[in-house]
Amino acid sequence: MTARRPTIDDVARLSGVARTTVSRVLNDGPNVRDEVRARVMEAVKALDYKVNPQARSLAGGGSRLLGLVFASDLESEPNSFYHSALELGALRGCLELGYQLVTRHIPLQSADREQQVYDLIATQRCEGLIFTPPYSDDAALIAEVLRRGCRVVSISPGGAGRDLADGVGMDDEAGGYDIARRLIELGHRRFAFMGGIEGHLSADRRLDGLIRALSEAGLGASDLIKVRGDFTFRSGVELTPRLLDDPLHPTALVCANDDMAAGALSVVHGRGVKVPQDLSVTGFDDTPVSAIVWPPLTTVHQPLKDMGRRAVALLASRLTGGRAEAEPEFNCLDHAVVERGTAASAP
Amino acid sequence: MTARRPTIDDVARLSGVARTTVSRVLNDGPNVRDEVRARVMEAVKALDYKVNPQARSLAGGGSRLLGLVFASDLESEPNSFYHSALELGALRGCLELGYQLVTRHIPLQSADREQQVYDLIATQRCEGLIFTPPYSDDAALIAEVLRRGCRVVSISPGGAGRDLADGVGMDDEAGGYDIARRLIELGHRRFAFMGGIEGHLSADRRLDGLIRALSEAGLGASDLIKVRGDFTFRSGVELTPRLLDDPLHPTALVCANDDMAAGALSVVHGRGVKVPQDLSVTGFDDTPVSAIVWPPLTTVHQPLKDMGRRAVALLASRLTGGRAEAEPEFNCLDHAVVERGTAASAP
DNA sequence: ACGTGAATTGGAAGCGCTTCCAACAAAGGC
DNA sequence: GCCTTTGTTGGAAGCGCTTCCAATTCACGT
Repeated sequence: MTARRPTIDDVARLSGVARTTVSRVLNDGPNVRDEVRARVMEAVKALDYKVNPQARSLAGGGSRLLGLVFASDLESEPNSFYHSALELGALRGCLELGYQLVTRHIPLQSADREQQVYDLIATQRCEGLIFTPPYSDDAALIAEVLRRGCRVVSISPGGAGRDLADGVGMDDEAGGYDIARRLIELGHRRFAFMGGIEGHLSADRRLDGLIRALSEAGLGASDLIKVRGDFTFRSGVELTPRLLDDPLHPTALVCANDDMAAGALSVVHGRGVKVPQDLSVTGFDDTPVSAIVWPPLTTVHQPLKDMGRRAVALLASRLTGGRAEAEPEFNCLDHAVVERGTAASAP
Repeated sequence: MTARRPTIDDVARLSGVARTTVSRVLNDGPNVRDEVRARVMEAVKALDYKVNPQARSLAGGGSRLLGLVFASDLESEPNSFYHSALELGALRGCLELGYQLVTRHIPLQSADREQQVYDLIATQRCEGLIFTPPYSDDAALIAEVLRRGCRVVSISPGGAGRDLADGVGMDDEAGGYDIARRLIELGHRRFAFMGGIEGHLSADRRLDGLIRALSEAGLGASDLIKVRGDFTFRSGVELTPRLLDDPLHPTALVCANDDMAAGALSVVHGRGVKVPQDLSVTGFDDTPVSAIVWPPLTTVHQPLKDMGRRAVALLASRLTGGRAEAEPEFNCLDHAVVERGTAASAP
């Protein structure tokens, strides 16, 4: 039983067409009769045929190289799970689809950051780039990259970038709404929100969702206090006292990511406030952080690995699939509230 | 400037040999005169030639599929950084070297866990397997996999597995020694150690290192208390009170991984003990956890991503390189004590 | 000097796929 | 009814590499 994997020729033989035609079907090429297309697909299914990405990329020409661009400074956070998860997903996608990946961390404060991006295209010959926030919100940058003939996918784009290129993300507004809704069900009426840096559009949308849920429950601006952090644990630590001491006395603290929620938790413990009895705290993203704080964090799951993989798939479909010139599309992935131990009935 | 990447034929032409010979040199094949080998290498360098992994794998035959085997139950810890980091490294390696990777989580308690491993070979046709602990300590399993013609690399192997197959890891004993040494320098004389599960060899070696450092400093068994956890945050939380209440009154708590240290930290805070003024706490691994606890954790960096990549490289060298039948070798990667905020002078 | 086997080198096929180009059929336009 | 256009299909080359096999060289033993 030398179960050799079926090749494109096996499919061609079984469906009675030429190899060329099978290739066309597989790549959503034009000029194939529906009847033939169906017959080929049937053979593909019958044989459980999978294209060999190595062979495809060898034959296909081009560099088959994609770039993943982060804004962070690798030195300062070499181990961020956000980055790892996205890269992990992107790598899996590349392996499946026969692409190579280069990951580049280009700090926002680099004077020549745009140039570094263009070098990825000119020198490294990337055929597609994946931008993470806040690069994914930089319409001018995206437009210029596209102008140079390089494809783009934006991760969690917030603004204008969304109309220029394909995007992948979750519905941040709905995520904010869902977690708020849950807290309202638990009887909470006084809220605090710890947001992200100015201009981080996707984090701002989580706040929009929170506000919508509040207003549906008959609550308004006077029932919510807001602060801005920078997504780090540290900023969570620094901002929490201000929230706790506010005359509003919130019973629920909604954070725009898990790291800040973890920071808040550590301050709260220090003050003897009981979580979740006295105060509910929620995170966002569902990174491993949520499992290693005490109590484990109730949060919103963001499918980072899937996002990375989808981003590669979108790039691939632009590059070889039938979507070469299609309208930009946004892939919205499912999120889910993950109930752990930091959200309970209002005191 | 159509800077096409150089191919093997360019190298062959420049060095005045046949393509076949270049291929031999590149793959550490036998039967090439040293003089020719040098000439080819020179051309490689001059052209900055890199083999095209896609082409190589197409031509090379075989499935070019590697498997990464974890013992964990994916359901229970879908987001562990330990797993992500190892997979990330392995994935990078595969992309560079033209291999495919399947990642499989096979819980230790599965009745048919061995069978699941063998299926990876028989059904999926993996040519090489990477075992993580504690599979990497299972000599019988490794021997059987090898017998079936599949290559093996062990991650952090502790015992007999080390002699059967190639291994990748760090010097755990030295890691334990280094962190203990640092604490001793800081004046600590009474220690607590929070270890891992019974039989996890690599974690036990960290304790060995600690003990060696103590004895060099003239300290002995009466200056150290030990407990065993299971590497989870939770177990850190549960075990810490016992350590704090011990009559020895340790001033330094050395943990066998970061998660348990994080658990310890949260208990310590709750009791009003100041870290690091009253108590020093150290972790192990340098996962992102170490940056999101307060104060940030002093720990030992374990190069997990590099380990994943090295594992793939070792497998590759067995599969196509000249090391087909070489003696098993252990790749020991560098570790480093990372000083953050949880270790200070003894009170 | 000649044969022999081992070491070294080159030629050529072919891995599984895409794509250029030619072939052919169907559909209109005059 | 013939020529062009458009749509659909197949033939064949070739991507960059490994590897089988044949050719050549080399070092000895006789």
